[in-house]
Formats: sequence, structure tokens, C-alpha cells
Amino acid sequence: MDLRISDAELEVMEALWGAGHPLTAAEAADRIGAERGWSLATVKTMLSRLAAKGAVKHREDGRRFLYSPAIKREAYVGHESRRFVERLFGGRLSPLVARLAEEDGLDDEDIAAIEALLKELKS
Amino acid sequence: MDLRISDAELEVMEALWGAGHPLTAAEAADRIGAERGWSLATVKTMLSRLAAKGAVKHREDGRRFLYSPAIKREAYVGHESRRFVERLFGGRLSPLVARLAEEDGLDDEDIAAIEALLKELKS
DNA sequence: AAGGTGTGTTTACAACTGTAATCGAATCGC
DNA sequence: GCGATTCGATTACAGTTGTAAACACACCTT
Repeated sequence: MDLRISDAELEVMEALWGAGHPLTAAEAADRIGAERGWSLATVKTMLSRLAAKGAVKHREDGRRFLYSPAIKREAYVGHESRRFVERLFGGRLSPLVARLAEEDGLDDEDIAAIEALLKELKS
Repeated sequence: MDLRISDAELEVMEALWGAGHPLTAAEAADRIGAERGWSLATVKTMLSRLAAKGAVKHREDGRRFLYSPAIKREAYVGHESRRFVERLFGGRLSPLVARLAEEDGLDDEDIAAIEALLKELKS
């Protein structure tokens, strides 16, 4: 998967992933527009671009489209995560943890969750 | 720091950070060109753009420049890391760890290093 | 003195991004 | 039926990115 999704496009993907069911362009815009302050036109552009990239697919429903993600969030997120640790940390996660820890990017809850995960991994 | 450094630009920054002392454009190109296969012209473009962004500074040495990073690698990397976990994981690191773990993005050595870090943190 | 060589600077140009406006066709409300 | 609304599609347009080539000027070599 060599699929790159831009920041703005990701916003739209999150709306689709979050909905859990296909959305029209207008519905997607409703789920975003508020804070982001986007016009409907912008959301439509994003959907077209995402469709061109193969990140979303659409089914016709009368004269409009119902859009849904063509890739799973986990897959995309996993891909980007690997790319990221590769790019900045030589593929190792520990230096990232170290860096965030050093800047107080971690609270106790997060730390506990990570420890639990690792414990799980070793069993 | 709202500084964005592109993939190609980062390559040049890594050369400067890696050198540990100021470099001329030609020297920077030497430290990169090989695998990346860039022309000297490309490296010069990157250095100009990085200078314009304030990511590198240059001192004159006769009729050429000696370039050095204007920001520390740790600062940049920390900034980007926060941005990344914010963007995809709501600011929590644990889901990133979970995702990578699930795709075998972690080897034993890395896991041990993380555990050691966390243990350190709690003391 | 003249021609090559190395510098930074300017210009190039297509692809991708962010952010829409416009357009032509279909449909809905009345 | 006909104007208003709503779609997707097309076009816009400036900024960033990747990847350089061209240019003007200084210096070095012969």
C-alpha cells in the first residue's frame, strides 16, 4: 500500500470511518464542517480525490453517491506508523518512546497501558 | 515551532546533523548523493529552502557558505512525534504501540528497551 | 588574459494540497 | 410544468515538493 492521504483528506476519511456506514457527500460534510469550517464544495473535492486514489469507493444511490472507505483504518494507521518510525527513528519504536517521555508526552495512564501491552506480548 | 520539513529536505538535515560541523553544499551533497542519487543542484535547492524556512543557517566562508542546522534534531523529532500521535492516535502513544505490535513492527530488543525506559520513568 | 570550475541565485515545471466556485444535469416542491 | 435545490464533474488558483537546469560571478590554472 503506497497510498498517501493528506491532512485534509484524512479528515474526511475519519468521518467515513467514524460513521461506520456509507455517507453521502453532504452527510460527510455535516460530520466535519462544523469545527473545520469547510464548505461542501471542499468536502466534495476531497471525496473525489480520495476516490481517485482508491482510498474510498462509492456506490450509486439514485443520482448521488454513497461513499465508504476502501481501506481499513487499522491498515492505514499501521502503514503510516511504520513509515513514521522508519523516517525518524530508524525503524525502532523505543527512541520515539524516549523522546516523548522526555517532553512529558506521556501520562501515567498511557504508560500503564503500554506496560500492559508489552506484558501481554511476552506471553 | 510550526516548522514543516519535507521528506527530501529532511534528508539534507540528517546530513547536517550527522556531520556535527558545518558543511558546504558540495560536502552535504557528498554525504547524501550516493544512495539518493541527487544532483548537486537539488541539494542546493534544498539548502536554500531550508534556510528560507529557518531550519538551517549559513556563515560565509570566502565566496561559499557553511551550512549548519538551526534547530536541534531532538526538538524537531519531538515536535513531529507529538504531531503524529496527535493526528492518528488522539495524542496517546499506547494505541501506536498496540498497532505496531500487532503487525510485528517490534522485535524483542525494542520491547526490552521500551520496558527499561518505562521502568526508569516511574522511579 | 582566457577558459574552466565552483558558488549561490533564479527560473522551471509537473504533481500534490488546501480551499473553493462554477457548470450542466437531474430532481423536488409547488 | 417550472423555478429552486442538489448532485457530481470541471475548473481555478496559490503554495509546497521533488528534481533539476541555467545564469552570473568569482577564482584558479595555464
